Amino acid sequence: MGNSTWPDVTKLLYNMQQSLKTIFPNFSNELIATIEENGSLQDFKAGTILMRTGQYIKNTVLIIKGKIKIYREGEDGGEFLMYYLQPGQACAISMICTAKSEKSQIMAKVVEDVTVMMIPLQLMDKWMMEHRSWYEFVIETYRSRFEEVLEVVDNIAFRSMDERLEFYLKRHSDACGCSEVNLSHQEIATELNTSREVVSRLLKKMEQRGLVKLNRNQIELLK
Amino acid sequence: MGNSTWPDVTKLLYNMQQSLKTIFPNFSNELIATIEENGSLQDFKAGTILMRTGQYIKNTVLIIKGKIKIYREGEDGGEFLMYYLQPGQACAISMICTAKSEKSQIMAKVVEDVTVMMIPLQLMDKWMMEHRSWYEFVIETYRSRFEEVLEVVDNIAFRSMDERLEFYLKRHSDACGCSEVNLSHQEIATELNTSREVVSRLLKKMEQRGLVKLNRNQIELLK
DNA sequence: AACCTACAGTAACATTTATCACAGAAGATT
DNA sequence: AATCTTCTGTGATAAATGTTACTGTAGGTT
Repeated sequence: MGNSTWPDVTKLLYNMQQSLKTIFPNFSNELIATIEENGSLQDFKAGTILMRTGQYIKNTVLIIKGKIKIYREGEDGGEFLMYYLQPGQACAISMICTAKSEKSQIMAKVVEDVTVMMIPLQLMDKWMMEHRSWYEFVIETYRSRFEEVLEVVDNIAFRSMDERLEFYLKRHSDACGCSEVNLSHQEIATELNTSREVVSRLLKKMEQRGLVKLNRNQIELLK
Repeated sequence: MGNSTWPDVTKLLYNMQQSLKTIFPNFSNELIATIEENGSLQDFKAGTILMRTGQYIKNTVLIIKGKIKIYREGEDGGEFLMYYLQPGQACAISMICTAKSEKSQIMAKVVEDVTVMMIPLQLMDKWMMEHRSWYEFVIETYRSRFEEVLEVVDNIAFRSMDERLEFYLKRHSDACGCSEVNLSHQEIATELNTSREVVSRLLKKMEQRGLVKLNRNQIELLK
């Protein structure tokens, strides 16, 4: 990242604080400075598994840039998509498990190159008492992730596969901010825990209804 | 509840503190005294709906005695069972929503006469900073309820109805501490979001496999 | 061009779950 | 006892989903 003369480093640091403030607008300035000081910034390429089921968790993960998908793994190797994590969010599981250094119940995969801030577990807990804005962020993270999982329960408990597929596509396009889903039918099937043929059939029906246009490795959402 | 001469009231108070200490062994003595002072003890009969979907939440609920079932409601009126709350536990949703005074995402029904301690929302938040043992209890509540919901996702995402039914019966008998399930097939079907006929058929198969004995309004678990 | 591989489409069939229809059994009520 | 209601069992059928097998096509590789 460029040369390392003092002015540049200072500038980078300044920019970092500015960007943290932008991504986490509710964090106090002291908290941001503390995060700067104690957290470690790391990059991961798309495809990286950030956390595996059964692994012990040593850090709380704040998303600065990029996207992560959170999966629940089945015994047979299924990878059921639960939700996305985006900049400004944090992994609730990593917070919850961190507090007791428990095993992860989920799998986290990078789907768009990410920059994350890793916070060591002792600090995560310590800051709860010291920084009101951290406390509120953690509680809000619990709340919103819990709600998201409840929505997942809704989908699989009350809805049929065609509705779940529509929801899946909509959420994908919301997450990437575009109307093209660049995934193969097989990938979608895996994340919905169904088979490729079922996804192909349902997509074809959606195309006939005028909801999508199907291309190779791409689904365009029309409505 | 008996007469109201001073000695009796003192004794009751003493007993209450003792029993709180037994049910919530990790609470500090100061915390228990604070709860005594600020919380309000209430009884509800089996069948009472303690909390409805969409309702605003004004209290955090600690279970002292009895049992509560937590449901996710479908748009069509389905009542999908998520988990049980038992003495020593608290409603995670009431904590999470309380913090922001949000709407409830779930429905809570008393299934065995309960005594609960209602904690006003401002205190729930305030105590987080003042009582370490309260803080730890709240975090542990989030963690264990989150895990429980993840297990629900597992069940509906990866398992078929016969496995889910077995799981349902096992959990029921764990909760009531006996091997008889005193529910009609219709009630079970509703909580699994399936139909009565399916439950009847699957139970019959389980009986043929020697897993249960079927009586009217009762299922005995044999293994 | 010839070949290879991953992806997509689809028919046929199996399995699971849902729905409809009806009958009988257990309890409750009169 | 006669009646009524609720619960349970079960066959027939429908609908949704899963599986197998095969085909074609797009794009990359040789």
